[in-house]
Amino acid sequence: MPLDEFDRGIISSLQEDARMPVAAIADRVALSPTPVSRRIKRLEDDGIIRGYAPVLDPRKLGFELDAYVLINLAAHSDDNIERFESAIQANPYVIACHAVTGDMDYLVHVIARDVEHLSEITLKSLVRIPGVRDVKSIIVLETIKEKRALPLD
Amino acid sequence: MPLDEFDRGIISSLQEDARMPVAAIADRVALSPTPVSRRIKRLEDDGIIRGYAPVLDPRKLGFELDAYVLINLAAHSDDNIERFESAIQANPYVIACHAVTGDMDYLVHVIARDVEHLSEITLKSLVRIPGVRDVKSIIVLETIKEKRALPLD
DNA sequence: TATGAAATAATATAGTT
DNA sequence: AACTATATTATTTCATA
Repeated sequence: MPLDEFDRGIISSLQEDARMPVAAIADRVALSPTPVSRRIKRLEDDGIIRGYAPVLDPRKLGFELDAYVLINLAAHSDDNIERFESAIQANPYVIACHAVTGDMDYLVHVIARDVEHLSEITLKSLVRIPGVRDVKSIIVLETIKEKRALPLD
Repeated sequence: MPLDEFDRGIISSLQEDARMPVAAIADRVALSPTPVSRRIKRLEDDGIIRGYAPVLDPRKLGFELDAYVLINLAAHSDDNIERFESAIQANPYVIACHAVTGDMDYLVHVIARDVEHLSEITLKSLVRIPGVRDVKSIIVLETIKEKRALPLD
């Protein structure tokens, strides 16, 4: 069940390019294509690899702004939590949301076309979710790093 | 240059599954495989699709913890900024980092194996970067949403 | 300039040892 | 796990709108 050197090499290759041909991965990890193909299938079946996604350029799709919105609920009733979380799920501009420690309850990652759009998402969608008390926006000025690859050590 | 309905359908299909066969995408968008294949290549060449990545399960790879670390620099000298940013680039447990508005200068997304590991990353790596003044950790208790798909409207 | 149909090439998977 | 054979998938060619 734990990953061996081959599995790590395979995952690492896929993190570089998830469309890398099995034969190329096989060369890198010094194995033939067959076991590489089978190992990839096993990693998928085990849920270690959940799927594959394109890495898109948000700017080229019209999303110039990026913000992290910290949100506090007025009361942590089941009702408030459920309403909040389903509003979050339904909002296409929320690309990630976590319940967090600290002063605030949630950290919400939002993408927006421009400042007005961000303002609209925050003021018209997020603050209007019933039960939301306080909202603080942290606007991204510059992205220093965004490799979402996981270390395999 | 702007995307048409076909391009959006193609990107949307790839966001569901970046390994979806061209023929299947062709069916969905009511086109033959040939133009779908060419459009994907064009989207890649234009940098709209930057690449492809596996979606991994961090827990199954031993990363149980997730934190956002807010960092302040003592002074915003070029030296401090450069040292900080290269330390961030070199740290494999930093999966994202943004320069942000507000009280703090940077928002750093960190993954860790456990609490000790997070503590080690924060106290031994991040706070020790020369020029770092203040560090506040926001620990992720629960991930409510993590679809990183972009809207295409 | 972009498409569709057919042919070819590339790639992945399954069977066998 | 490798080798070989087969199946799937992607791409190129070419004719056409």
